Amino acid sequence: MSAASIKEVARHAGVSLGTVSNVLNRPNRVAPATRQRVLDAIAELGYVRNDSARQLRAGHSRTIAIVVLDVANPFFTDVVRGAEQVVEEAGAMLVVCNSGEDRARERRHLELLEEQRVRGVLITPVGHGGQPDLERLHNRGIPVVLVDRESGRASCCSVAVDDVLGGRLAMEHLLERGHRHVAYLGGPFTIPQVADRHAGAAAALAAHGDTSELRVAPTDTLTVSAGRRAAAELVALPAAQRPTAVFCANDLIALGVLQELTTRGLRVPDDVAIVGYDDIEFAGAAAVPLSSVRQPREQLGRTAAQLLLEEAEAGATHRHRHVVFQPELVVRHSSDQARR
Amino acid sequence: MSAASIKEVARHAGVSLGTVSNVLNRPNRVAPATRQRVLDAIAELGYVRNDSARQLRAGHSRTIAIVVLDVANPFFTDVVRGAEQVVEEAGAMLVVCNSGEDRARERRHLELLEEQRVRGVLITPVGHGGQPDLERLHNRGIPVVLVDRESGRASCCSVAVDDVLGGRLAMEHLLERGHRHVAYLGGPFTIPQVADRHAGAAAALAAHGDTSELRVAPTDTLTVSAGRRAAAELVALPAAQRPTAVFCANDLIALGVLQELTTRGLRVPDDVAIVGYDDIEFAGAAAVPLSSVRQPREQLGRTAAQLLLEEAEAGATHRHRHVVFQPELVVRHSSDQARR
DNA sequence: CAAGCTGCATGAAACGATTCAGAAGGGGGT
DNA sequence: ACCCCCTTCTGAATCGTTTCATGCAGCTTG
Repeated sequence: MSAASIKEVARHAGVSLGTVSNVLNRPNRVAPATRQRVLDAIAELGYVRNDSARQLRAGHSRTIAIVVLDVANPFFTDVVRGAEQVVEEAGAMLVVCNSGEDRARERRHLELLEEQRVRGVLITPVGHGGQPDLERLHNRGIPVVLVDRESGRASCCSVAVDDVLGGRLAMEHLLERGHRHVAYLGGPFTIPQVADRHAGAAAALAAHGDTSELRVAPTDTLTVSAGRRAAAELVALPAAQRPTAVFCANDLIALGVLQELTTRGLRVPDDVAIVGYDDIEFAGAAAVPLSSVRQPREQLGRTAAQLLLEEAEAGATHRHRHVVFQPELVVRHSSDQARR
Repeated sequence: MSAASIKEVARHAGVSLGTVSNVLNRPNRVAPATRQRVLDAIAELGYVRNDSARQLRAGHSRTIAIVVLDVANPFFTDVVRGAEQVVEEAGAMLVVCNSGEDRARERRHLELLEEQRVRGVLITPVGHGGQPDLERLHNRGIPVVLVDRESGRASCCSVAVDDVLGGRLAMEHLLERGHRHVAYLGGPFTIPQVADRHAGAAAALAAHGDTSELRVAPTDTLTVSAGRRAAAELVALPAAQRPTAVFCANDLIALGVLQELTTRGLRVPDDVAIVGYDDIEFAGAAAVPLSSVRQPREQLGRTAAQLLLEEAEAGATHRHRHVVFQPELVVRHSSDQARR
């Protein structure tokens, strides 16, 4: 029952405080016989280090936090798994926080993390990431790595995927298949990915030297149900105005669209082609296997964690880095048919 | 840069340590004018509470941990979201740890959490949950709530879903549709859910008073790819021996099975019917919308968190409770056809 | 044999917040 | 004028660890 402290261990083993601490932290400084005596006492009392005290002394914890936009989104769960690998290898602990794309919750989390003096923060910020919150952390000496955001010249490392390129790849593919009337589904546009993927698609269309239009159907979140709602609106359009293909800002939206279109009697890809984004595990398992833009999700997490640990080690000598990965288009049945 | 302490705030505001602490913790004990002066000093210095110190004094943290078998499994992400709601309402913080169904990792996490003196632990333990690790936590005075496990008479609360019933519902449904040759896919059987769902299915079959056999095809994990592999083996069987329906221990397996069967040219539900378990969001969006046994996932998380907070408040006066939810069968196209 | 090492062990001094007994000052009641 | 109470503020003690200057043997070495 309850908390045996280092002091009681010391008394039990007949040594001083410092010696117990040494057994714990630099065992080779302690004579084998003494060490054993202390270890026995520890076992007997069921002593467990008090991390608060240790942290208090050290000035910071051995915890690293990752703040994601949505814990239930497979994209982020994979990023988390990647980060986890690296963090645990380093003997630290990863805590996962969920901002739910809500700025207030994000701020609340960051405040708590700051109070806990976490060793560093991996974050996909709500919005652009130019937040003063992040600046504050940095000023406090807490390294921050932006995940899936480019930090520009900002005061932290970043790991991102070239979303403009991803949008371009998707659009070029659709153009090649003969689609001229394409809709872009996703939102909110305050999320840089949503905006970048759109920009890439728009650029591809422009480069194609065509007067065709990229219809934009903004959604309020990146979820399956948002996709269903957006698709319902498309179906309601007169057939002549209805796009022949949709490019979705992520796979959840795309799955929602697929579901709704099918329910409403439209065939994919015959009536409407679909390209998603993220290539989550379920994309290939969907009603119609989904074309999608694949991102190296776990690697994103791993790299982010590595950069963070590096910065935490290096301290002032650290130079910020910006890693950008290339996405890759995976064509499946949902868009694999020439138009007309 | 760096850490203004409460002492510096005090000096800056021309008051004593204790007063600053009072402003932080019992503002109404402090005269308005003084309070304002302190708040100004706090703002000016950018002071942020040091939680380690606070914890050290308090003896425990305000953090609650949830240890799940797989962060990427939609079942758990929903449980996490439920727990999150409750925990955040209580002003605490939820940290998510991933055991990955690995006992060693689970133990490592629990050790770290114990060192951190977390306020409580929600856990879906690897295996049955009779672990000495959990016993230890409990002895230390750290409340533990089992999630999706029944604790028997054990020394903690638990929140579970009646998996035997779930298995029974699924099997009765298949029998009703005329299936006599059914396979159960899932594993490892060391996971109680896997065993319970099987037990329920087997019981239903026995009750049906039939000599038919419940073929068991064990898998090593509960993932999409394990489902694909298991399905590949079924397909390899001579047609006469091949089951006409499969009941899967979870939806990920079911999706894998669906994918593989379709790829190999078998039609669902015509050639083989499928029933999954969990009713994850993607179940309805699958190639053939998946019948599945639905569990109240978020509510599981919410209830677990509530029980935990209750126990943390109540202390010794607390009486352990065991909540069991009822699952519900959702019939979709993948099994909605009478046999023959 | 003195001087200098080396290897071990010691215990006081932080770290930063909370708490609590008590001091100081200001009314109000008698 | 006196006493008591109440509000407001004070500062020392405490939580459990790590670290560091110091002490103390027992050796080697010249």
